[in-house]
Amino acid sequence: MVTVDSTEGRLIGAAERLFAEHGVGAVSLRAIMQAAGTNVAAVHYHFGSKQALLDAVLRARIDQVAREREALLRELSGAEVTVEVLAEAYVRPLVTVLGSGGEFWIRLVGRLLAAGDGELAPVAESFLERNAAFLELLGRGNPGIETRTLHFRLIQAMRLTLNVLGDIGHTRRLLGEHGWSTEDVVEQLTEVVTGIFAGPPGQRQPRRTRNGN
Amino acid sequence: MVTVDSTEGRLIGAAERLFAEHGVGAVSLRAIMQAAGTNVAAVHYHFGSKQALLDAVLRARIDQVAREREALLRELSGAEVTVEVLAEAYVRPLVTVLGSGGEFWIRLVGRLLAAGDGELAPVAESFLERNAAFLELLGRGNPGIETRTLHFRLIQAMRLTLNVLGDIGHTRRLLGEHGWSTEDVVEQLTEVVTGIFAGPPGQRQPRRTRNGN
DNA sequence: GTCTATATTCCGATAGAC
DNA sequence: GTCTATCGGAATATAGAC
Repeated sequence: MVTVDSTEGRLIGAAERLFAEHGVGAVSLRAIMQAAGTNVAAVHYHFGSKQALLDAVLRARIDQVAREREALLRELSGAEVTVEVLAEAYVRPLVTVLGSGGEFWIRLVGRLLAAGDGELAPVAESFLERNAAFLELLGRGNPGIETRTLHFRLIQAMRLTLNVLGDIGHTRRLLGEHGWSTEDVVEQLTEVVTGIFAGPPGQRQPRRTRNGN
Repeated sequence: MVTVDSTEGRLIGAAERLFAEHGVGAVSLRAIMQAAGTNVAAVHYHFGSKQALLDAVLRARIDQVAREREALLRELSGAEVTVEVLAEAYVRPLVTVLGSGGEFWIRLVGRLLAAGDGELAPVAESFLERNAAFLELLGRGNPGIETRTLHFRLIQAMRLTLNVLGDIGHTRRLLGEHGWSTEDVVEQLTEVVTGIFAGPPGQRQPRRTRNGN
C-alpha cells in the first residue's frame, strides 16, 4: 500500500486531479511534479513514464470499487431481484468512492471511457469482469431479453454513472444549479439507470424473480 | 461555407479527427498542420489560436444537427407522442451526422462533454436550446414527472447518444465484436434512450397523450 | 530515494518574403 | 493566402551527485 504522504502518494494524488481536470494529454509531468511538491526526476524514478503513472492512478482505487461490488453481489445472490435493486447496487459503489474523495478518479475514468482509446485497459478489464456477475443477475430478472442487449445496457449504465458522478458540479451547472444536492443527483441517476436496465415500456417482462435455490 | 479542399477546410478536417482521437490537449498544432499538408503559419492565419480552431471545428457541423432537430420537432408537434417516438427523434439527427462522416465530430463533442470544462460552450448552448423544445414534448407524455427530472434525463440521453455513436468501433469492441452492426447499435441505443425517458417501471404514467389542439 | 543539471526535442506564435 | 525561418519557452528524459 502506498501512503498518501509519501512522494509516490503525492504524485498519484496530484496526477489524479490534474488528469481528471485537464485530460491526460494536456497535463505535463512538470505540472504534476509542481503540484506534488517534488522535482522532475521523481516521477521517472517511481513510475518510469507518464503512461505508467496513469496506470498507477487508475489502479489506486480500483480495488475499492471491486470490493464494494463483490460485497453487494453477495448480498444480492439468493435474494429477490428487481431492476430497482440492481440499479441501486450498480450505482452505490461509485457513490462510496465519491464520498471518500474519489470524484477526480471517477471523472478521469469517465473521460477515458468517452475517449475510447486503450489507456483505460487496466480499469476496463476489472469493470467488465465484475459486469459478468451483474449480467447474470440482470438476465434472471429479464428472461425475455437477449444477453447482448443486457450487456449493452450495462455498459451504458456504467458510462452514465461515471460521467454523472464524476462531475456533479457540471451536472448541477447544466441543470441550472437550482436545488440539486449530491443526494438528488444520485437519486435521479439511479432512476435513470433503472430505466436503462428495464428498457422500453413495451418490451418489459415481469420484473421480479426468485433465483432457483 | 468552407470547402473541404481549401486549406481552411483541410485544417478543420484534420483537427476534427485528431482532437477526437487523442484529445484536444494532446494534439499539437504542428500535428494538425502536418495531417492537413500545410505549414505552421496557416492555422494562425486562418484561426488565430488553437482554441479558435477548436471552436471552428465544433461549429462546422452544429448547424446540420440543429436543422435536423428542428425538422423532426416540426413533424412531431401536433402528433401523438410516445417515449419511443421521442427517443427515435432524439437519436436520429446524430445518426445522420454519423452517416455523413461525422463520427469524429460526435466523439469529440462526447469527449468534451465528459471532460466538463468550458471548451464545449458553443455546442452546449445550441444543444440546450434545442433541448427546451424536447423537454416540452417529454413533459406532455409524462405529466406526473417533475420538469427537473425530465431535464436531467434529457441531458443523460444526450451524453449517452454522443458517447455511443461517437465510437461505434469501441462499443463493438467492449461487447466482443460479435454481430454488432451500426444499425444494431443504433437500435439498442434508441431502446436505452427510451428507457431513460420512461424512467423506472414503477414510476411510469400513462405513456401517450395527444396535444391540445 | 531524492535532488540539480543538462541534453534534446517539440511547442505556440510571429516576422517577413512571395 | 501560403510559404520559410526563427524566437522564446516548455516538454520528456537522462546523467550523476548526495
